[in-house]
Amino acid sequence: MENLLNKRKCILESALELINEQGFHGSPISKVAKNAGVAAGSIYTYFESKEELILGIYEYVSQNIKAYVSDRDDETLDFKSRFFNYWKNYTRFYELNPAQHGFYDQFLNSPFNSESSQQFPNVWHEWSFGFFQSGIDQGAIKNMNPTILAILVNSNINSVVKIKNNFKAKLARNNVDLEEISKLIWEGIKDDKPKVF
Amino acid sequence: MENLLNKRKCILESALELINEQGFHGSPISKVAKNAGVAAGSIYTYFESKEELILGIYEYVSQNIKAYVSDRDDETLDFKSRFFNYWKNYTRFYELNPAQHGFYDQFLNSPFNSESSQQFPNVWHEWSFGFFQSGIDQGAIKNMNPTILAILVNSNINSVVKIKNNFKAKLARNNVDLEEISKLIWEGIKDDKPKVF
Amino acid sequence: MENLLNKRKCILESALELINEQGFHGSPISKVAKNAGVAAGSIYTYFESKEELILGIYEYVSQNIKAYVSDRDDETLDFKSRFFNYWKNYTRFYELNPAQHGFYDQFLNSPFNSESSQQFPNVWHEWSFGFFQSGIDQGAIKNMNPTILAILVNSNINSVVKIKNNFKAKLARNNVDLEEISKLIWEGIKDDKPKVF
Amino acid sequence: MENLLNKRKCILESALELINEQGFHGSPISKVAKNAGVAAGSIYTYFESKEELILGIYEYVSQNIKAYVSDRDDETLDFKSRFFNYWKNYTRFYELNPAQHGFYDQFLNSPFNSESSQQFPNVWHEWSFGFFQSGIDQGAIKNMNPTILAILVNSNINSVVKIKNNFKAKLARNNVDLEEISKLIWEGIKDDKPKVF
DNA sequence: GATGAATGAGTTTTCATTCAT
DNA sequence: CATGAATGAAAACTCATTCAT
Repeated sequence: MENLLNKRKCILESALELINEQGFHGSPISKVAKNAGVAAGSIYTYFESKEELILGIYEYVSQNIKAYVSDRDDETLDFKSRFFNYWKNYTRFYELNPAQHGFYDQFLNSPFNSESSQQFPNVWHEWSFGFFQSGIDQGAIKNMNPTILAILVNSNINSVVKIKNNFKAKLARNNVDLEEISKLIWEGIKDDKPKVF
Repeated sequence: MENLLNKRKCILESALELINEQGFHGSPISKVAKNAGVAAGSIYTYFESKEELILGIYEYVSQNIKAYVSDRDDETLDFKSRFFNYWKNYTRFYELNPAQHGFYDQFLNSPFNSESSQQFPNVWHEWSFGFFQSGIDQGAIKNMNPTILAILVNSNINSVVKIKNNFKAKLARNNVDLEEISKLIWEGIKDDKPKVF
Repeated sequence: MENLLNKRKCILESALELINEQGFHGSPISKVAKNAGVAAGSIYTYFESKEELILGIYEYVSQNIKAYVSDRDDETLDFKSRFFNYWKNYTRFYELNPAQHGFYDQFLNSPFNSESSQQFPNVWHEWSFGFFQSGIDQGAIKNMNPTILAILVNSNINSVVKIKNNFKAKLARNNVDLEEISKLIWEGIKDDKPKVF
Repeated sequence: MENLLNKRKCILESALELINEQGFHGSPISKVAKNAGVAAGSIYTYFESKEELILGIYEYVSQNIKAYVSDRDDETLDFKSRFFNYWKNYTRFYELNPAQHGFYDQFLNSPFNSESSQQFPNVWHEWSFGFFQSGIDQGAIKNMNPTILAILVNSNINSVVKIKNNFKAKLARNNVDLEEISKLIWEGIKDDKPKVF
């Protein structure tokens, strides 16, 4: 039982790594198998097809992001603090797991996404939407569509991490500026309206 | 001469359309050729390989964006106005040319990008960097790395257009909120420091 | 002992059913196993290989046909009556056991037949040959090769049942005609020559 | 133009030969290609899939049988003579083209048949049905369903040729008996009823 | 004996690229 | 230059068979 779960995870990780480095094109089942240390046919014990494998990785990454960020969310704090924690932790997850970041980015803009995958609920998306909904409910942020809010915030986090990676050594000064992005976004979404009693 | 250019462009447009709809996977040379109304072999008169074709499309799209946005830039205006024009026109280009938007998005996150393509200068990137550099030079925006500025602004524009497309009919109110994003970003990057003489 | 025989028979029946419906191609060991409610590996306890399994089904079906027809043969009757009983009972067996009919038909024209299987004695063929031999010995039918006689009679029975199945509802009149076939064949093979004492 | 037709035919003949000898299982595309002297991929220029190839062979064989038998049919003769010509020529075709005979037999009892192929009109079946219909129309044979008649006659011809092939050397006497089969069938199907004026 | 995950050779099919016409 | 048939390497996937548990 343990072994089976491990082997499935082993294949997921192996494919994740390969796709991050080589793209979907450059990651045939044969390479994924070799990388995972199993026979090519064995992949089909755990995944019905290559597409199912890729959707499986998407689900796996989504769960990991959700676990990382939600575990570190403290609902007892005020929403502003929770927002900056969200930003910091999501950023950190990507920095600690560059392969998952790379995969996620490719996936979201690939034809694998938007076909079938969007029909299934995504734990991370749902958690993220709920997070922003609670901000709205508490009157901490403007009454916007939480889905839109989540997409905008998440795509900015994504961009920031990409920039950090590409410019890592070049400009120490940048990080300072990049940290500012979160504050900027916060200023944009926070609810300024005076509460009426 | 005219015909050759036309045929090359015809192949580019045909491939562009197909890749937007079907992705890189679903766009074999044979389909591109059929869609363009030429023989498969003829594509190799204009492009050395499929990879060259894809890089060619990237260059083509980059030129189109650059032409659209730079043609509508009025350097005599103050930078704030130019910034909002930039935002409006880049957004409009994507809305008018969804296939080019779709291709660009896929390309940027694919292994085609970041390998060889980033070595070559990209007219749009260069123009965009220069645009923000001039804002810095004029003291209108903060003294940040203009490359980073451009990436952040452009990825937000990209997100906003995607959201508009996906939520088109659903929420009339959203567009209002989405228009706010540009103001928000502007607030974040404009230079507030008092000028000292 | 009982269980072993039951399990072997269960696999045979399961494979029989599947091959009738899906053909040899569409009947991998894994499906046969699932259909029989055993593990794939267990099939190799009872059969050395897939080919042995198929030859085993052939033997099984042959025994069933032989048992059905021979049990209902009454050697005390005159040969003409026995012939029409043979025809009726073989026909009825196929009608009662369509999967066995379907398998048999496929098998006889497949490469599984004619390779190795024809070397082994087949109880049904032998009984059928003996049946016609006894007709010859009694002077009831012409002095032909009984093997040929058996093949001709059996292939006509096969055709008649197939036609019945395919045209079942369409033409009530046909059955009458089809019953005539047996009389026709009998007229052709009965020995008309006057017996000389 | 000529070459293309030739190559298609060459692939058909090559596959026909192989399937006759090795069955559908033992005839992978790679072998068919090697046998035909073309690359494996080239098969897919002429046939969409292996199934299409097999259906193509079926159509090819059907056309050949129809051409051979119909070319030798003389409609000016009385129907009895035409019937014996039909029998003789169909028999001869199978004897001259054993690979086509072998393929046809396998095909008819395979899952390839009865799925899709039966929906398409088959030139040979149609000609054969029409042949027996004309015998009925002329009052030469009983008023039966011509489809059933054709199936019965054709399956007897098939059996006879198979027997001839298998017992070729063994019994010279048999052929005499086998020739009798056609007479026997004729006796069974001819219309004995006195014509009433 | 029973199990079913693991294997890997073998199968069908695709597709970028070439080249004779 | 244009064509599109031909190529064959490589891809996804299947499945009979084995073997550790």
